[in-house]
Amino acid sequence: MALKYSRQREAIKEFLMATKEHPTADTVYMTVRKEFPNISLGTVYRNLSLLADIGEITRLRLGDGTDHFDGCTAPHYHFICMNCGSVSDLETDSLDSINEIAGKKFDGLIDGHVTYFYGKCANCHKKS
Amino acid sequence: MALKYSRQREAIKEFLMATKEHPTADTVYMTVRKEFPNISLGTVYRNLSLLADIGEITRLRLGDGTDHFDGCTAPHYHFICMNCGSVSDLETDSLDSINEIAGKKFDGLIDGHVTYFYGKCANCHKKS
DNA sequence: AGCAATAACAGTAATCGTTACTGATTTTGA
DNA sequence: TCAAAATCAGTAACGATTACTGTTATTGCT
Repeated sequence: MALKYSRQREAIKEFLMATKEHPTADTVYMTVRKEFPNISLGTVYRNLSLLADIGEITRLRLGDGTDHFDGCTAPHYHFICMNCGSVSDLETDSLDSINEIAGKKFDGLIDGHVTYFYGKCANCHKKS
Repeated sequence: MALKYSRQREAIKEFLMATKEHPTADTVYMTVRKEFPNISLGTVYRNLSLLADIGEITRLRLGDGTDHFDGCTAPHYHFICMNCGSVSDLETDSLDSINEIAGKKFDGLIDGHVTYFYGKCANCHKKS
């Protein structure tokens, strides 16, 4: 099922690579719609899933009920502001050592972990 | 809006305290239905949310699209088997130190983190 | 360039987990 | 025992996502 080029997919990827935000499918839809006024929401969802599956973008499940997407695939951690809901990248040393800590008293095999941090972002923290 | 007793809520809580699994709302529904054959799924959802809000149970968002619930409210980490999907508790030293590691180059305020580990559970590991 | 095969599309209907609404039932404190 | 109010069962509605259908775009080949 050889992958074929599509400008819609290209536009979606471009947008994700360019932004520092971590938009939801709907936000991607709203944005790409400026260039492709009659792109379908289904197309956005299909391509986001496809791009995530082949590893060109990252799907973030932050537990807020809707998936977010990240154009950056290099491993890094995320921060969610409990005040304004913004998602930002964290520059952090690798935390892979926690896999071993967690595995000490565990009989199975730990391959990895999912972690995100929460609190108040710089902007919201300033205001209080 | 003083909280009133209800046997349905009691049954839901009992079940969650008794099990080591981390059931979804639907599983809770299926189980409690044995005792209350015409309990409503809405009642299950409402009480799970209520119990989680007052801190008598914990809501787990594991990124699999459906919430899981844990009758144990003591802080601990969870492990998800990528093979069979089971969720288990991990006995682990506190990992709160990662909050500081993550906060080093961050301007906001980090209150906490959400972490779960994944890999192969003991059962599935044995079989391979 | 022209063409057939097929991936990708737009549009829409369907699905799934969850929440909100409604009129009937329980619980509770007086 | 009784009335106020929380909770219920049942069902409709919701938002995010996926699946389906007939049309369009891309591709490799001649």
